[in-house]
Amino acid sequence: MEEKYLQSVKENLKKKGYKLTGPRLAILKYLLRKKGHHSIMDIYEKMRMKNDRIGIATIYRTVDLFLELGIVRVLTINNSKPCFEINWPGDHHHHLICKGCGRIIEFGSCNFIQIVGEIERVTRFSVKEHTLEAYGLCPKCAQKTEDYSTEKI
Amino acid sequence: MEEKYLQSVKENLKKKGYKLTGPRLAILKYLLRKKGHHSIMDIYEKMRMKNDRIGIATIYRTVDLFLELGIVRVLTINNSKPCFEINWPGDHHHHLICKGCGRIIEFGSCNFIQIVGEIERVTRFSVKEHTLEAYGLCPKCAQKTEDYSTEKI
DNA sequence: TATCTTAATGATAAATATTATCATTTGAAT
DNA sequence: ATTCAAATGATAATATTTATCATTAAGATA
Ligand SMILES: [Zn+2]
Ligand SMILES: [Zn+2]
Ligand SMILES: [Zn+2]
Ligand SMILES: [Zn+2]
Repeated sequence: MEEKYLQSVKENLKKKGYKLTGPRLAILKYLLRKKGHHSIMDIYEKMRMKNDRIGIATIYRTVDLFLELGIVRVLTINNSKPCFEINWPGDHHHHLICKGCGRIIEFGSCNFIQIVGEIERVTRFSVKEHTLEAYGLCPKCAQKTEDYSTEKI
Repeated sequence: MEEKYLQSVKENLKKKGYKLTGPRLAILKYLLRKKGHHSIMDIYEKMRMKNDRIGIATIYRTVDLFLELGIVRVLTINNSKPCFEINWPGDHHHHLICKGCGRIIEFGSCNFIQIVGEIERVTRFSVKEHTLEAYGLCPKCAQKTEDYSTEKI
């Protein structure tokens, strides 16, 4: 699975005239291995700890390139630093973020496609992609909030 | 309408123990007047041009406060600087962004509510809010793309 | 395989963006 | 009017992002 995907990325790079360099491959493998959502600094520091000493500028450049090629996608939670994740082909998912503890979980159910037609008809745009993030409270944090609200003061 | 909203914001601030200061009121009125989506720098520079000379730190602090109080909400398009807009009560809308020219239009149709129940049941989260952004091509940019694709080379 | 060409990299300088500090101002309670 | 704490503005300190450029290395060529 990952091997096949790696191969497709290599072809993707080549087709567009980009080189398959050590740093690019290393960053790609890092993202494939770790799953999840990673900021620039995450990638830079974690890889450095594993003695993959790639310059910070190259991390920026590579992530930008991967974004452009659709290899990764970006997730910006509220007002904080953008995080990046592998854009697996066919894996359409969204994020549910706990406003209490910041935990992120993913969900696959998405009914946006049902209204795309109407939006295209009304706006005359052609719609290609979408992002959807939901915010709320995880069970633990919901419990805490409840505790406070019933607390005698 | 705006007068009433201003009043409710004032009460909101007071209730939480914040002061209704000149800069806060000026920034709020600016956002109410201009509509649309504004970066920190937009707000700072445009207000300054109108001789509302508020320090940049106060812009940051005030926008953060407004976010916390739900007076504004943030919109982060792709990988760029966050923009802020008034969070009118009852105005639930999303954004459609042209990947060609960057134009943003808003749409009100949203069917997310139909699947909230299922998400809550499956994830055990309680869901409060959500953001949804769609990306595509406006009619003009779609036309251009088509031109290129049929161009003889 | 050795050579060549040029894109890519890494170090770091430069530019931007954000946050912290603190003397002064100001909102609002008394 | 006086008081007091919160808020502001100027700006210093950090943090983040981009630009520069000498060096490296991927991939083409022979
Ligand atoms: Zn994800
Ligand atoms: Zn979706
Ligand atoms: Zn909007
Ligand atoms: Zn919605």
